[in-house]
Amino acid sequence: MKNDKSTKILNAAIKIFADKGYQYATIAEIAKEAGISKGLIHFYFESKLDLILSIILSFLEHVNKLNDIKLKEINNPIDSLKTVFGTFQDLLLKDDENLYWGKILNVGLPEVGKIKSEVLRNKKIEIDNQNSKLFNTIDKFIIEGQTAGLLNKSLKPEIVRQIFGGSSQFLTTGMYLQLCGKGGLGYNKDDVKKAMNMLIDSFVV
Amino acid sequence: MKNDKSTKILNAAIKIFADKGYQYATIAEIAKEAGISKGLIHFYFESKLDLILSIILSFLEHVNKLNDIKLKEINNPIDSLKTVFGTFQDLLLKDDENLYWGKILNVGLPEVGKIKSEVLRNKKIEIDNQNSKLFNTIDKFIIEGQTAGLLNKSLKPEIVRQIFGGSSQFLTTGMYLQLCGKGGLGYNKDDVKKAMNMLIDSFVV
Amino acid sequence: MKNDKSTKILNAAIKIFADKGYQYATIAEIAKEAGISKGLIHFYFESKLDLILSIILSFLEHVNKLNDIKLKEINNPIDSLKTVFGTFQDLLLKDDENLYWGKILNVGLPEVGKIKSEVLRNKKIEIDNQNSKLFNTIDKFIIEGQTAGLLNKSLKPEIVRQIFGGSSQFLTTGMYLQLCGKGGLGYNKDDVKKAMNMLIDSFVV
Amino acid sequence: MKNDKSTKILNAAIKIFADKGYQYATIAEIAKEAGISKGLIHFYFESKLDLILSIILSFLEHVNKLNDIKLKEINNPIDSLKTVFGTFQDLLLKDDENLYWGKILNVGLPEVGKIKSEVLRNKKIEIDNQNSKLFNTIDKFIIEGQTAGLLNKSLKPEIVRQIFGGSSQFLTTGMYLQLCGKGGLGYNKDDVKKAMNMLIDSFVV
DNA sequence: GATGAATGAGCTTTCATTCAT
DNA sequence: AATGAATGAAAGCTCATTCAT
Repeated sequence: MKNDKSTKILNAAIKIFADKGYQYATIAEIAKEAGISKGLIHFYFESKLDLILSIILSFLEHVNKLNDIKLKEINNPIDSLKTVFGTFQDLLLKDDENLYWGKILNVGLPEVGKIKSEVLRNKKIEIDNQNSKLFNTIDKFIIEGQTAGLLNKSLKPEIVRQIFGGSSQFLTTGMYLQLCGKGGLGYNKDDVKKAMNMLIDSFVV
Repeated sequence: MKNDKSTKILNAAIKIFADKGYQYATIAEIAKEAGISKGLIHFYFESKLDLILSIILSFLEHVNKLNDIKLKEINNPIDSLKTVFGTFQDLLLKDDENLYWGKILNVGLPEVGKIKSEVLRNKKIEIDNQNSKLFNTIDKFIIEGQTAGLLNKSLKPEIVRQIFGGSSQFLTTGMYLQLCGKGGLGYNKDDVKKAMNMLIDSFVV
Repeated sequence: MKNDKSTKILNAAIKIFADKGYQYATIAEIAKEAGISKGLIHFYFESKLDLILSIILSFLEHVNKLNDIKLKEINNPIDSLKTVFGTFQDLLLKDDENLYWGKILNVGLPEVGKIKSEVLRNKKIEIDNQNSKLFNTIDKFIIEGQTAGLLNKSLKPEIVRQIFGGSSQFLTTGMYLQLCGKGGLGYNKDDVKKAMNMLIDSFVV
Repeated sequence: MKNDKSTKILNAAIKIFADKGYQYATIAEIAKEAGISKGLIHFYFESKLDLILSIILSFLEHVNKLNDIKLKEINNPIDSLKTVFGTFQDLLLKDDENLYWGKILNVGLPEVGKIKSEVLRNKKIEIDNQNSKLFNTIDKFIIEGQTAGLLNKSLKPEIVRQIFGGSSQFLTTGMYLQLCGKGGLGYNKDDVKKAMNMLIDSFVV
């Protein structure tokens, strides 16, 4: 298991980043939340950017690892797609209350593109790899489904992927809810899962 | 027509904000892009925040105004929904190249929630109103459609709205593309429109 | 008579400087108070500093001119001193309400020492001359009084002058009142005059 | 004893504020004078305003504390008044050379009234309290003296207080000297003390 | 004379990061 | 490992002043 302090820092950072956004979150605040000193954060993490990237990366690695396991037992593209999005949603909605994970992705992913430091280049590559792995998995099943005549072919695969991805994200951390300042989602985890499955089914020929 | 310099500033700001994000965009850079001095930006706009809020607000006002006009001639909820999302996508994809508008929304909307200054309170309220108007319009047609037996009732209206909204946004400014650092969408405006219409149709009973 | 606009500007400046202090008063605010444009202020006055210096200077010139006239008819140092301080107090308390003049002196005199611009060097010299004239007049009468055996000699003349000057200023624009945020003086013009005369008399042998 | 750096900053600030005035003093200059970085000033003090308020406050607290001690041993209003003004003058003339303390009060007190920040509200209240304590002490002894028939009753107590206060301030940091750009006072600490005592005695019946 | 858009120097303040202890 | 004082770059914002109209 990872170092205890390191975990404490990451958890504090998740909370603060999710609540305040990357920009408005400060190292001082994260340190306070974690109950340690500012200096110690830089002992465990290169920089503020490294901190959020580490969060993002570990999330993506987790998602992909889970998929690797679950997908082994499934051998048709439709169920595979449902599994992938199901896994994703389970994680994002893990803490129904705060929706930290969805917020962290919203807040952190834009930062990935801003990386300039040479030191973080590797972390960026890792994140890109995990991202690609996730999206390639989705793309692969969509193409397989269409090729096998199981999924509607009238839409390009990348279009279908955007519809599935967009729906999935909005259902879990939806823009609408943030814009209107509403706290909760107005529906529960089961509603989301049912909705995604229905959406995917509606593309089944 | 609006003041010339004011427009110049707004256009420069749209470009810089979209490219760099709110945080990393600087007043100095926007001024340089606009070909004017830093000070002049504060002559036309209260603050950096006011600048991006003004952009967001004018976009939303434009969207709602267009909808008001177009929806007058339509009297069934299905076509109305198609029209609303069609309008939105036309605007977001106006400059195929840069996708500035989609990026600006991604970058700017999170800032709306951060407003503290008393001076900008009014602008926040205006934005909230325009946002509500847009989303209420969508919600209304979904409910109308379900009530009239035209749209599948097995999903809660707010779930349907999230699916439509999420798909629409991902199709136009989709996360996937940003994550992978790809410049273009890989498909065109017509593909998007066709996809949204098909998606909506798939909910028609 | 001086130019009408110029007077308007000066009156506005007196009000704003007295209310806000030199530092926090802005040209924009003075222009607004005067009902003219910012630019016009710089047509009539070199700079913000020139503006307050002009106010101070014209006040001092006025004081000295009045003294020149009144003192001609008096030929003993005691009454002369009473006259000088009486004149001063009449002017400072002219607008009982706002005490602008006292405040302006408090606010403006420290700025005289800050003058660096070559252009304002002359104005500084003029102010210094008027200042010296006023204080030399006072010093002269004190020395005359002491030499003639009319005034207590046990205190150095410059000490006596500081007592008279300090009492006079505190009685009219007193620090105490400002510190405690009290609006008025708590006593009237006649009280002040009586007090100064008594104070001077208490030094009469 | 107070933190070393904090003291260094305060001393540097006293010098710079006294020399340049609040407005023209810059954080950069104070930092340079203190031999530390700009940032560190904001580590110890909220803001530039907090800096000067802290100076004022600690001065007033010191004055009041000294008075509390000294006044215990005195039981007539005349000597009490002499003691209070004596204490004040001792402090203001502590560094004969620079007269920093008198200048700081001139420069800083007007800023107290300008406080708007919520954070500094408490400091303002503390300063107001210390101010009130000092002035109430003076007022109390004047009234006691008049009531006991020891002090001339023909002048209102608030008038007497202004005469004593104004004389005291002018004797220590007098306007005249500043106006004429003269460095020194032209008289010494003993002259001042003797003068104040004589002034007070002249009000004794 | 009069305007007000435009300039740009200069300021305070923030905060990630460093490093002596 | 851990602290937190100390740094300094960087940024937003103000406002006196200028000048084309």
